[in-house]
Amino acid sequence: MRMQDIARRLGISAMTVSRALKSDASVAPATRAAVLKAIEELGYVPNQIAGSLSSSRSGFAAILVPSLNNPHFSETVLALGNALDDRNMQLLIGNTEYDRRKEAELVRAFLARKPEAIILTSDGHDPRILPMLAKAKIPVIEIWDLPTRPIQHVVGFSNELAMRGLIGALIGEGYSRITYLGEADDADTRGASRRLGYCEAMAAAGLAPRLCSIGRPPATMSDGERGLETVLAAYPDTELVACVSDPLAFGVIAACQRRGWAVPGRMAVSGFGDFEIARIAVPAITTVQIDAAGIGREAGAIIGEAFKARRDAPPAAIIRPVPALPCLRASTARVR
Amino acid sequence: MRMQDIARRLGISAMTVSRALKSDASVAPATRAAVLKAIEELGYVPNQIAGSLSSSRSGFAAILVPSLNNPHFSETVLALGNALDDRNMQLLIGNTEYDRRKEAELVRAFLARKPEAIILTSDGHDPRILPMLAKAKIPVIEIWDLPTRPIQHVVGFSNELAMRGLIGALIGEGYSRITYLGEADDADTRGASRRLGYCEAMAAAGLAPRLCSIGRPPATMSDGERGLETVLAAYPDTELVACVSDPLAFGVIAACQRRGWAVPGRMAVSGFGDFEIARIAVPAITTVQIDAAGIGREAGAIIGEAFKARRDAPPAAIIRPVPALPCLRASTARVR
DNA sequence: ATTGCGTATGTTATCGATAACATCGTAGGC
DNA sequence: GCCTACGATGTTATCGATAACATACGCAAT
Repeated sequence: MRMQDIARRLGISAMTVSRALKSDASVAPATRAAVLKAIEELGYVPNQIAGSLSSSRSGFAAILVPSLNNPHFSETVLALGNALDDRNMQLLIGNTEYDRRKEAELVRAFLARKPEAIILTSDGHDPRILPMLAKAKIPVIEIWDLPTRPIQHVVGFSNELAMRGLIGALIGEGYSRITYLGEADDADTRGASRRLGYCEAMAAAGLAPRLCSIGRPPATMSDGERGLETVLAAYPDTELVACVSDPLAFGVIAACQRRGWAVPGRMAVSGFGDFEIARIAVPAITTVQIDAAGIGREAGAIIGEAFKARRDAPPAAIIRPVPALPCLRASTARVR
Repeated sequence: MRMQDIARRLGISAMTVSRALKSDASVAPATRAAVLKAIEELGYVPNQIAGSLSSSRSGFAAILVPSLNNPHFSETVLALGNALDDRNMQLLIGNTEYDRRKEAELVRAFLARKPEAIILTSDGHDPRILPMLAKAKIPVIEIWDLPTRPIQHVVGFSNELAMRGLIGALIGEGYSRITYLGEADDADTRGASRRLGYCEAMAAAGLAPRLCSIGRPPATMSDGERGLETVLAAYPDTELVACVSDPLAFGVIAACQRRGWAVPGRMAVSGFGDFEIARIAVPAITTVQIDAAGIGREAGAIIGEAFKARRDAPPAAIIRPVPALPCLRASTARVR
């Protein structure tokens, strides 16, 4: 069924049907009502593929995330989706699985569908995607980081500084034998930035870094359970395990509790991200607070601004930093 | 840049370029190589919107989930996405937020993009979507449940029987003062089926149901923290809280631990779904094991079968039950 | 009465790839 | 040496909505 069929039925032209479906176009109220009624009765659903080809507006934005079943990004995706709902746009979600090659494939596949904006959550990019993105002439937003060489817009924070701040605060609490537990093969990922921040904070306090790694990104709760062994094998005198993320920290705490070790007391543990589990777990987990939903909302706002700018003036890159502050909780409380 | 531009540059026709991009079409190897080289050099990305309009194959499937930041569905979505990767299809994800109206809007919006299959994870449907789905003439797969009146294909299990089995097993362990903690406003949701299963198991043992609810779906860890109060206010002698999901159970356990109550011992708690947190938490949480990723993979397989069937024979509805078995863990262990 | 303008609608061309059909050349069978 | 068949490529029409332009009508201002 096409618009033509609706039109013929009402003795009008397809163009009038098309206009009746756009809320701003000028159509007589009676005509519009008749069109909407006929559409409802016939169960007609417009073919947006044809519409997109004609109008060269696809009506969706694309987002690439490194991992979906991870509270970090699902909250951001959710908030961005809601923000786009208001503009009547859909969100196409791609999962890069922390793999640059997969990221590049997805960028190509998504660009073929002519998204009106693209959001990248991936860490370091395959260089081949840059010319593709440039040619697409759409807003590009990198989130969840502050890249040294941004492609265009950015909504994020420095993972390095955030972790440095957290470790600095923990050193201030009196901890010194702090061991970092991150992911293996984390080159060019946010995990690597956090590790760097840890090293800087340790160096600033005159302490030698103590680094361990477990599993490939993303770090899971199960990795944390196994990770405690790794940490203790390498640094038996560890008094605090600083983890690259909250789920990992939760796993480490669980492993401690299975051994009958008090957290805090026998061992302290910190995470990163401040997701629900960090607040609910017993003990509550010391972490870095990130407004994951806020990042999604801001990205949505930037898409709006970029569309307006394109009409008014040459678009300028927007760099929007979001706060990332240490949040000390029970899991690292000092115990007399 | 269009195919025409690539073609002109090589002195061939656009059709040959199009064929060179499909792996099965007959093109001379030398020609194909030249085309691919030119495409690479020019950074050309085919316009799939035009391709879809012409070939009437959109190259994606749509999935509606009630909630994204919920391990239940993100694992399924992930697995389905991977299954579709193999068929070179993309996955369009929609979030209904447990809202029928939103589900209906999304179905309409998605159908406008002509998906080649649609997967529904939502519970009860808005009746208006049925004619729309029928007209679309694409495979429809309902997952995560066994509807009494399936639209077409199904990959799922009976939430009612699964919860009945779990509660039955717990009664077998010697529990009797079991209070159910679910969501408010759960009419026509999986939560309601689980609640029903609980009631049946209690009735079968000659026990009166003890029902509590907290928050709207989806139940969160935070709901669990608050939920313990609700349970104790209504049924102070509760010895086991049977929760509608694992995150809720985790929150209840955390609340118990904050009070200094031993779990198990002072209170036992069960969940549903068997997600990572249920295995890692201390104590590990008694739950119903569901292979969430397996559901996604099966759905992908059904899409494949449906496409083949459409060519060969009239398509038949496939009902594929998946196991949902009780898994007793430490959180409900009997303590002398 | 005439001009002019705005509102409601129709007509035509177009977006870019691909299905379907047409053509051309050549290798192989007899 | 002729015919067939198939492999490689070109040509044309088409998918369905919409942008851009064209038209018709009515009402207000002069």
